[in-house]
Amino acid sequence: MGLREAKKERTREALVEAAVRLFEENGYERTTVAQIAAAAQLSTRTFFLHFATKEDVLLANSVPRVELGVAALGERRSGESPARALARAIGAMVADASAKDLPTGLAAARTRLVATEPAVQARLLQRMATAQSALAEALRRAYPDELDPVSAAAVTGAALGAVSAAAVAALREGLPPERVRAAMLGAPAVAAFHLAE
Amino acid sequence: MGLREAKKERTREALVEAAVRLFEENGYERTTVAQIAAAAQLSTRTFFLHFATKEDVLLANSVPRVELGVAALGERRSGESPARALARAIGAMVADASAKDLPTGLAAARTRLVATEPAVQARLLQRMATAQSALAEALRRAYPDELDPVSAAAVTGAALGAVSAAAVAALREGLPPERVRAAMLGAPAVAAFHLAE
DNA sequence: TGCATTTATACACTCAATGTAGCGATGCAG
DNA sequence: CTGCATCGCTACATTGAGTGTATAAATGCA
Repeated sequence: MGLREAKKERTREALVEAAVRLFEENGYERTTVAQIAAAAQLSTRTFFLHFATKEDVLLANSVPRVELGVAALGERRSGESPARALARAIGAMVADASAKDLPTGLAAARTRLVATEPAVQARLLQRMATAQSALAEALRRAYPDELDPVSAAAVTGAALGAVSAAAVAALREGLPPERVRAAMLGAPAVAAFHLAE
Repeated sequence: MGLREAKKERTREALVEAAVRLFEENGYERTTVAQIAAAAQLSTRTFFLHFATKEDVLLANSVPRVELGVAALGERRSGESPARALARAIGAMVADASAKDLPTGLAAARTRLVATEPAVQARLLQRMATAQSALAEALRRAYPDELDPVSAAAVTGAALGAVSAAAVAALREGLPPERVRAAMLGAPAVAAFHLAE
């Protein structure tokens, strides 16, 4: 990585750090992009050079995470069912989130703000929708004979829908992080059991 | 309904009509709220008295539709499985959408704009998320012994996730409206089949 | 008829987001 | 090492969504 990229990465991190700190201190709505930029000693324009929207500063690592899931689906194992392949992909993404976002405190801030700030919630849901499309496409490519596009979308949508709904419910119940993760990973099976008549 | 409510309803409809027309003519982004209000001979401020956001003008009927689904879950029938109850609720909501939105052209405009305009998509997803929570809660109330909150959320999330993902995929495939509806109604069963290992 | 409530308006304002032009540092080819 | 192109950043101006406040007018009701 050249000097240029390294500097760019540092300013990006500075913006994330300043944003999370200010959101904690003053609340999301009461923090302006101008304040975030100023706290990172940068111009407002620079903020939007790194993030398309104010919400995106909280969802920085989502793109590579989806690619992780797509890659997992690409490595289909012999005799593996679509359900197991999806479970592997979901497991990889959840593990990545736990590993990378938890230490920085980004995960905590995001979890709290997604629950309270409609704008953040909307943006996350949008990201998840595009991720879901990418995963469905990858699943169909991995099982070209068993799945048509609509079926692949249905299965993927069901699995991810179960996972995210379970996460929200578990968090609302006040369960500790490891119980939340367990609920997420077990959700597709629970859903399949109940959905099968 | 008093004269007051009737008038309010008429201005609301005038705003929706003007918005849909202008979106068709000039595109979503290139249409401002001020233009919509002017076309309906109203002030900009009045627009936001009826709709919280610019996107909401396209999602006007979503709240009563969700209540329809919640009501359907409330009328649990003896011996009916959660899956069947959910299917009934989803069927009711889809039928309502077909009956009420198709004639006005609202459905067509919304479908097109959800596919192309990120802001509209984000807002719709957010609405669906809150709807999903309400439905999960209703399902849990209908099956207090069989389902805990997390399981109810997982099943509901899976069912609705399957339905909406199937809808998106079917539309992307260019299927005609009745095929899209069929794909939506069949999606939970397809997903359950593939998810069950 | 008089009073309270509700709907819509006018005006002023904040802030997210974009367009454009320019400056300085970095990377790279000769 | 030098000249040139590219890149990250800034300054400035602008658009447009969304909000707060005060107010007029219409409606419902006593």
